[in-house]
Amino acid sequence: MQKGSSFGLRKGSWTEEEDVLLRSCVQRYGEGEWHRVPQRAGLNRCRKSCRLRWLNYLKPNIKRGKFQDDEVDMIIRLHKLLGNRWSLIAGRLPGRTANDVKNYWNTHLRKLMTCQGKPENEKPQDLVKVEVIRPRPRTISKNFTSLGVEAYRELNESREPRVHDVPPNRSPWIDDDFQLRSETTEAWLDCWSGLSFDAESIWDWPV
DNA sequence: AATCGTTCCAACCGCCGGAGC
DNA sequence: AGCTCCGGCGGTTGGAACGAT
Repeated sequence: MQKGSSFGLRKGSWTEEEDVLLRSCVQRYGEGEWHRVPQRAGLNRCRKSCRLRWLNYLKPNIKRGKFQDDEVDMIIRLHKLLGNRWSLIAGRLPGRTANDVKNYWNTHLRKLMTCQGKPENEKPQDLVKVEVIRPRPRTISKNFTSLGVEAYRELNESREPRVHDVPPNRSPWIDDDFQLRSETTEAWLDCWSGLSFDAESIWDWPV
């Protein structure tokens, strides 16, 4: 996939030598400060290219190969819940990157999901605009790294999350599935207890 | 063996939000 | 308030690999 370069920056597939340079740079300086990485590593690549290569390919513990059945099941469930929030979905699949999940969905699952039980003349599901509830991160200090549901509850002692906090008609999942489960706080928490929270996934429900 | 169509996936692009000034 | 920089994200592209004819 060799492409042309703009402003002298290399594009296209990474070579073994570039991978070595990038890997040793990250090992030495750590992740982050991507704008400095090309200079530090001696790479003629843009910061974004370096970051992407590291996150999607070079980072340790990245799992390659076919998705297992339980992983596929998790993707389907989380996509129903979160929509195309690939980074959040990938966060629940150890070793998988957002790019992996997105590619897998686009090549394997999208057709599957859009064809299931749909009449010929009906608009494919993925073309229907669905409003997905998106996380609205709180302002969290940099020292704040992770939270469990209990911690989240503690932070909000004066205001436990309630099913009623979910605005009506926000998403088909909320309407068709979630609100049918139960009207209790316990059910709300049960639903989320399977998903351990991190700072990124804490949000305020719009009221 | 050659050609064509399809699938896979690495990488690019444009956009957005937060932080800092 | 407005601007710039940066990190991060989702959508899309296009070349390689593979299978069918």
